[in-house]
Amino acid sequence: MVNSDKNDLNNLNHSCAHLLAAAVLDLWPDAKRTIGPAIENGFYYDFDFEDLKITEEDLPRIEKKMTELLPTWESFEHREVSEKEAKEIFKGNPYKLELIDEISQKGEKVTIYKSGDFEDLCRGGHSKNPSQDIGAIKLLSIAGAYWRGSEKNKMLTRIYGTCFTNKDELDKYLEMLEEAKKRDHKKLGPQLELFFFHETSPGMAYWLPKGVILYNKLIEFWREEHQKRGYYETVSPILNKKELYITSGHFDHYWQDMFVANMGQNEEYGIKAMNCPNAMVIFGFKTRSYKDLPLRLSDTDPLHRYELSGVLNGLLRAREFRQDDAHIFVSEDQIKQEYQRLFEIVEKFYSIFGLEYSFRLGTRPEKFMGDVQTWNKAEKELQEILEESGKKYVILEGDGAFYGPKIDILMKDSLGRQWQMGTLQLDFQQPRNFKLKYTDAAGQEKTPVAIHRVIYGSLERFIGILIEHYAGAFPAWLAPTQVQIIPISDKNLDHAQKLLEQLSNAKIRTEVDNRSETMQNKIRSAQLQKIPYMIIVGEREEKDNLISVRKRNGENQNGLKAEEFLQQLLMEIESKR
RNA sequence: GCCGAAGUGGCUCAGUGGUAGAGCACGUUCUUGGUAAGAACGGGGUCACGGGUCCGAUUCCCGUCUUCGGCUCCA
Repeated sequence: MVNSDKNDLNNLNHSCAHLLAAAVLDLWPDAKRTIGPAIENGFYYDFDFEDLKITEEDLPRIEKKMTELLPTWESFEHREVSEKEAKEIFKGNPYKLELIDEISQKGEKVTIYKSGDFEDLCRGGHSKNPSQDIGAIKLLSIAGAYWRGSEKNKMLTRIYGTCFTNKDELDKYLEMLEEAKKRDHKKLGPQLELFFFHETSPGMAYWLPKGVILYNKLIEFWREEHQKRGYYETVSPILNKKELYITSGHFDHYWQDMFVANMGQNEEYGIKAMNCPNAMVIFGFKTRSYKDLPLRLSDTDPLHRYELSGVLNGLLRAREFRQDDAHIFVSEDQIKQEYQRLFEIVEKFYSIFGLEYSFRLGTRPEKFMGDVQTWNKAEKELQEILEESGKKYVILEGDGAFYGPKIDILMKDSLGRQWQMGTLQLDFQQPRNFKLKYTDAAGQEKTPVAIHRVIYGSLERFIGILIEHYAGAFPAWLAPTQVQIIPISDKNLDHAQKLLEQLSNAKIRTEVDNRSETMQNKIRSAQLQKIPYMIIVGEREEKDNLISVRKRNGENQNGLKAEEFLQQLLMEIESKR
């Protein structure tokens, strides 16, 4: 990555995927190869090994075989073949035959690329001379992957790897991976005593006192910003009768993913997995006027979703979470303006944390409610808004919610995996399902449009991302402990206690390390907890009634008045930097 | 859910077919020290859980649970 052009690296990895296939077929001649593209930072190849079990223990063998074959791979030669020829070459391999059929149907040319003694169906994009260009190969892992990405198909065996022009770059990459793992929120969370998971409630976090501070600070900020913008907070039931979800449409589309409490015949409750049905009920509580619109109802009620066990991933994919949710009821002509307001909030929130994000427009899925015309109109409007915003976005066909199209905010975790954070969804269906009405200026009954929106996404996922973003070293306004007071000896404990009171009275989250340990030990421990400020109190400080401050980056500020430091810190907290 | 891997004191990890060990953390005592680990002693583990094989299982086999890396699916 460091010294290579991205395109070159891509070609290198793609060549390596071919090499992997060659090695695997050499070792297991009966294996059926399927596809093997380059991906970001590496490559993979999917095989059908039939009933044969391939495990990670086999990877070194395969790697060795690849290295053996590599010297004979001095070029990539390509040729066009007819459909018939291609089918002859790949006879007995239903996967390749399927691909060949598809290529021919599209009227494209079937091309074969050959290096060494190995040829493969391929579009091209290889390094010129693999034997010279590939300097280091590493097979990383083995995984199952469905043929063509559909769970209806057979699961194939996927082998992941990466390659570089030399061993140094490979080592650098592997080191970077190790470093990234240290930022992993699943590791830092328990280490910093923010949260943990227990096997009796998989996918549901226990929040520890320090984590709760973080959690509450984020909600507090969210609450302030939304109160300013005309949002009204609500709280609604966690348990709702099945009938509510039948009305909303979730029973047909989501019930199988919900936790259910069955209290006997006719009393089946769903534990809520989303807030929208309750928001609809709240809108319907009384007669609404066009003057009430946009009506912005927010909430952070806990949600539960019975996610597949294999998809759980710490806070990033949990079964219990809270969204910084809001449902905005608007008239059709208010949609655009309201979205503009939402974009402004998104920008405000994400810039505070210095987070990089991108947008994705999700359009009508296979399972959807309502009529196609309404969908098309809504999709067009969202796209217009995106265009006008000037932000980068991608369109993912069929990714909308069943009730309407949506704009998602995407971010990456420490290992570069993309996650959906905030989402701004348009909904023409649920207000209709709940028969919601407002009276317009002419006295006519109209159905409002609902906008479902979250900015953080879920507090859980957002905190997971934040932990990795800051590597646990939170800015002062979020840090669970903002100041650690370190008395040099027990003689300084009283003075430390006075400082603690002074800071605590100013609402600074402060603690005194009163253990009978050396100052060095206390500093180390505060560093490991990533506390932003340490105050060292010794004889000198007591005598002059001054303090010595050590920042977690190692910088020192000595001979400060406590009051001076306090003002400085309060300003820093206020600025949220 | 599917494919692959892992589960040993709070944490990081050794180890063994004959009922377990280190460092850190924790407790007690000593030490009262100037910017990332002071010292001694001590407590703590049904080796994830349930079966099976064996005279004997933490170790071998099977199942379950949880977690991790992917796939599919979603904030």
